[in-house]
Amino acid sequence: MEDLKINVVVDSSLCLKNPESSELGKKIVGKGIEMINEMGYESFTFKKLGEQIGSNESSIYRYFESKHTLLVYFVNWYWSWIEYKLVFGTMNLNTPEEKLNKAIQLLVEDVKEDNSFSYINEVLLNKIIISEGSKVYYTKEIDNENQKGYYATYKRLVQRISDFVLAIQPSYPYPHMLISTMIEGAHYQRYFSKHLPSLTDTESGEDTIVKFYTELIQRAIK
Amino acid sequence: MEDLKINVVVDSSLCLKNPESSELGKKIVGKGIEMINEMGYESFTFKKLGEQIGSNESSIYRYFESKHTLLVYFVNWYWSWIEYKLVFGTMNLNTPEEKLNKAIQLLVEDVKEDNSFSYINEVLLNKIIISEGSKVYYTKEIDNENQKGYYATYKRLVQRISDFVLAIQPSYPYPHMLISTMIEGAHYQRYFSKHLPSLTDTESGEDTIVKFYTELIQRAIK
DNA sequence: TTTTGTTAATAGTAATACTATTGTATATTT
DNA sequence: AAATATACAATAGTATTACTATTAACAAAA
Repeated sequence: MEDLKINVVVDSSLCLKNPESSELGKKIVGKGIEMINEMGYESFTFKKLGEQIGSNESSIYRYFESKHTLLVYFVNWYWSWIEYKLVFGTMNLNTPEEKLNKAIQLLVEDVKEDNSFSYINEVLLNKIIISEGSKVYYTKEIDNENQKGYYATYKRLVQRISDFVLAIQPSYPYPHMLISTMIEGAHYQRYFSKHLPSLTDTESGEDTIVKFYTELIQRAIK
Repeated sequence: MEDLKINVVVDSSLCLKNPESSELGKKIVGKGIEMINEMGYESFTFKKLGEQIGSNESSIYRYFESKHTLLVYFVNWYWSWIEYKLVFGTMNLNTPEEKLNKAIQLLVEDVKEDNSFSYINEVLLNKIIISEGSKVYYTKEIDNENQKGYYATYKRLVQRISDFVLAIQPSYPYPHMLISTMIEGAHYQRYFSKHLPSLTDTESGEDTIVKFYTELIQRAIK
């Protein structure tokens, strides 16, 4: 807990000006999530966003230096939020087995409720992470951006859950690969189940993806 | 075997004109692979490619209707090539266990040799699939493109390997999820090991990724 | 009142993905 | 062999994109 900031705080180096500090900033973030979700990252432009929030394209550049860093901001906000839920959701659990199961649940299941934050729709944000999230690190600038700390939140989250794995089975040699396989896998399995269902074995009515990864991980570390 | 075309053949609907039918076409494909590998998909343009092959930008549009479909063509070529190697590599193996292990090896290991095809560098193509491959289906046009058969080769390959899993363990309920988790996972684990190593447990000198997925799958279907 | 600093809007630019049209070489037909 | 048809590539565009340089508005401080 001591190294977790209270509430969702995104590193200030990810934006030129904190969008929480003004009404315009909150509109950029809130409407940006809506629009990327509707039209996809490629079709989304700052010009269209400007029109929607009754502001000018260039005003948005005062907050985010590019369309790409806006997406990076969203991804970091999301992982901070998940980390927050993970820490508070596992602190009162006693065994590492319970903590790991809680973590799997939290990271693999679909986000269905939008609460907590006024101007951010967590349900839509989750959809963006699933459909557009990987575009954040599949870039030629990956090494530069990694050095700037763009992926720090994600790496910290993977470490936290890997620690649960190691608490259960200290001799398991691939905890990070197992957890990053689960997190990334959960996202595209959910995407496949909607668009390329023959790559999955999902059935309606129950969350097969959660069952699949829970079983996979349990067997892997046995 | 009977439903596999001899050699690597890509569905003709993926290009306006078969690039194998002319010298210019082969240059587009060959140099295109080199350039996307060097500069990344986003920075790559048909104009730059035209300059490199001593031709004009618009001539390339005679072969491929967009930058995106060129990438789709590459991905399908790659999966056709892998399918070819899979079928010939497993046909003389006797047990489904051997066939599955061969498939894991083939799909997870890094491609290191460039042979077989004169104008296509398979080593570079494998790197493109790892770093840019997912951009092919993370598009808003996914459902249209799926209907057009853009992902048919990939789906067929996943089915083939799922059949090995089912031959070993007919009651295993998630064969497609297991195999697509492996194929996609292998790609970004390799990407992570190079750019975000703290998300992996790779060591130099041995192929940890192959070991990880071999063990993971064996334990999953036991 | 004047200065200073912080904010957003105007009006751009260079580059991108893509296309309409024209030119040219080759093949086919008469 | 001449006329016609076809296949192909090159020229010269256009609309849109991501991004920026500059100006304007406005409040707080001196």
